[in-house]
Amino acid sequence: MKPPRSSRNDVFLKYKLWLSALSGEGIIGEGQYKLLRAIEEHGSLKAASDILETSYRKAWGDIKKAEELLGYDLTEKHRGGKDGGKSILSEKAKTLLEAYDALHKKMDDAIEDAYSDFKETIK
Amino acid sequence: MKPPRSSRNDVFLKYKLWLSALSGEGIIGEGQYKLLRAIEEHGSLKAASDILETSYRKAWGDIKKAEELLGYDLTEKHRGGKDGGKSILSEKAKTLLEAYDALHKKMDDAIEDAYSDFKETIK
DNA sequence: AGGCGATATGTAATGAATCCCATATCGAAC
DNA sequence: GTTCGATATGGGATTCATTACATATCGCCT
Repeated sequence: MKPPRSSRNDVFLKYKLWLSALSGEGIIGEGQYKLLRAIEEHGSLKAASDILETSYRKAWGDIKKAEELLGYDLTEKHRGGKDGGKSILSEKAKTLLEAYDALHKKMDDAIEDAYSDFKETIK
Repeated sequence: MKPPRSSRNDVFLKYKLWLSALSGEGIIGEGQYKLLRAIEEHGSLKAASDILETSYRKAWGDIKKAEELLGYDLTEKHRGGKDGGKSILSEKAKTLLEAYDALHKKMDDAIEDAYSDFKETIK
């Protein structure tokens, strides 16, 4: 063993939650959630990817993949126009985000409960 | 959009849960859990990594890292001997695995509840 | 004493995910 | 009808996790 960096149980629980296709491929996770929210707020995929400091290329690919897996559009895409183009969340996307929020809240509560028990057992 | 591969909501929720250090590094997740259980069952890290079809190198590194982060040993390691060596779970590791089981059960229940609501919202 | 097989650990090769660059297309506004 | 900036997409470069390989050490057993 290496130097015991700490004798304290300075550990905690983390989790990730995502919507998955039957194939096992992830559809909507934390990343996509943030991306969609950013699109909603800033009005374009470009602005969203800039804000999130990820590449436009990846953001675009993620949205596209999610839409293909879901079988419906998450954004209404517009090229050209005054500002060169824009992206707007579809109604389904908005519903999805709402559901995702509710879901996360539930899981947060559950994990909080579970955590106290966990630490109890672990000491 | 691409051909709508499915008009059905054939999606489901998945989650990952793990014990993390303050630094953010993962300590015990699904992989380590399985690895420790395999060590418990088969008596050596070698056998465990073979069964799990992962490299011995990675398995060994994972255990080592987890032990360093936790500050205590998860396995009693023995080199040499009749079978060349062996690894046995420490008492703390056993307790940890028990707690992890309980935790997962709770989370599974929670996610099951959350899922029905989720599908309800999504339709 | 020597052999065997697992622990222990460094380093090079591989492969997948992501980023970076480049280019095409669109359409409202001027 | 020209300009502008975002959508759209391919392809090469890079980063990062894992595997593969290589080598040393240990200690019971014969």
